[in-house]
Amino acid sequence: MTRFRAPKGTHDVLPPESRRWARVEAAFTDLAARFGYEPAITPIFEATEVFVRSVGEETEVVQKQMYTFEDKGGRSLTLRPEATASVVRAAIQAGGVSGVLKASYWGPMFRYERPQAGRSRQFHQAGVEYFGEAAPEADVEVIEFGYRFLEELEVPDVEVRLNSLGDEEDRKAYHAELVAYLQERLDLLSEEARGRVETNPLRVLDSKADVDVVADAPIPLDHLGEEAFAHFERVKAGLDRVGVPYVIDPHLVRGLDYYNRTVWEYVPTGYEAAQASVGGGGRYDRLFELLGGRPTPAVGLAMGVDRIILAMGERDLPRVLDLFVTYAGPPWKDEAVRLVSRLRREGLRVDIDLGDRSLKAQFRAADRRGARTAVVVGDEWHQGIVTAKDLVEGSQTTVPVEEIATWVLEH
RNA sequence: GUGGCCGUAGCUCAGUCUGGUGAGAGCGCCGGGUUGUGGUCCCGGAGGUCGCGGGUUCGAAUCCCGUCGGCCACCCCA
Repeated sequence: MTRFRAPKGTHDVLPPESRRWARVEAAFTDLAARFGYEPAITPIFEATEVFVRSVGEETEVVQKQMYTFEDKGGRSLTLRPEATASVVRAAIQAGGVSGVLKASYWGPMFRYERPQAGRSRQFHQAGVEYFGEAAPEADVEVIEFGYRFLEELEVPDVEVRLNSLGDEEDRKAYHAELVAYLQERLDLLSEEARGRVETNPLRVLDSKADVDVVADAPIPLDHLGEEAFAHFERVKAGLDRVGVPYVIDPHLVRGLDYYNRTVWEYVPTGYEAAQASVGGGGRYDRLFELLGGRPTPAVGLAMGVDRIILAMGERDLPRVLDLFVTYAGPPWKDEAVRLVSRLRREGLRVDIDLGDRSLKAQFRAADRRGARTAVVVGDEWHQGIVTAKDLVEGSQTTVPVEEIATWVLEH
């Protein structure tokens, strides 16, 4: 085997496979701009405390999945397991949010765990954060954003699962009731769930091993305060209004402690895998305070890029070149290179095989490199024309040299 | 962190149980058929420390021990 490999739980993405990633990133960047989100660029590591305080001391992420290290100044730093904490920290550091701030991000996240399908130690998330808006329509907008993103990428059979956790005051009463329910049935619970009854009882709700016990457990939805209830009603109505279908999942709680009220996930139902969820989000009105900022309402989501690409399946790779220029033998190479340079300056995506290979080999390369069309620079050049071929249709014609760009754009 | 499966050509794998005839197939790659044409077809070619270390044996891809790595599931999450 090769001497050096990518570290456990990390993956390389090389051309042409990376075309899938480029497509997802382009779709995200475009959609975020259309929704009014602008990029936020934050460090890939933070003071460990930022994540402990925001994500939650008792969460799996903080308990066992953090890439924590000490730098040469003795500071405890952690590679970000998610980006929301960083963006909130950055907003607070910049003086807090006055009015509204809508930010998007794209980049690698890190969690130390045993890798498997759809789970890596380094994975990529694309997300948006909507700061400073308490209106339920903001939740609706963010949920719709994720839904349209998956729609645009044609991820099949996506289900939006929706729930509300209520506000902090609602949760106190609810917690007591839930803990009481669980403690009566301690012997029926799995070992993991048993441990969580004291530390993080909400997490028991989505435990796969305890579906039977949990089926009749009290749920947050039945304990919403007046305001949280009204908020949730308006979120649902808003989703109906913009045409985003959803199902209520009363056991959906999500793994990060900072959420309140609305939480949701995107799950491709046709895709058989344990790590099915391709994205999720929620409202986190308390997070700014948790990190020492002024109270600021906020809602956001994170989409898992790696999982989206998995769920998209083995569809044909997109074509990425407008034109491939071939030349009929070395005497025509200089003319062909000059043509390529000109067309690139005119804005076309153009490439060429520089190895003096046979035309057959050049056309093979054109196809493999993802070109839509090809032209041959050869004897016809003397008449001011080139042979032009549509590689998708297979049709061929001749085109005056000065009209190549026009012809390419028509195909 | 717990459990299961697996490391042989760039990729997917056969061969391992029952050790021994010159390490194979498909796909991919390169070339030719078509000295100016891809994606289909036909022909040819290149490419391998059988993960690594040790042991058993006249002889190890094959048996034993160790080690590293990959995949999958649990937990949890993107």
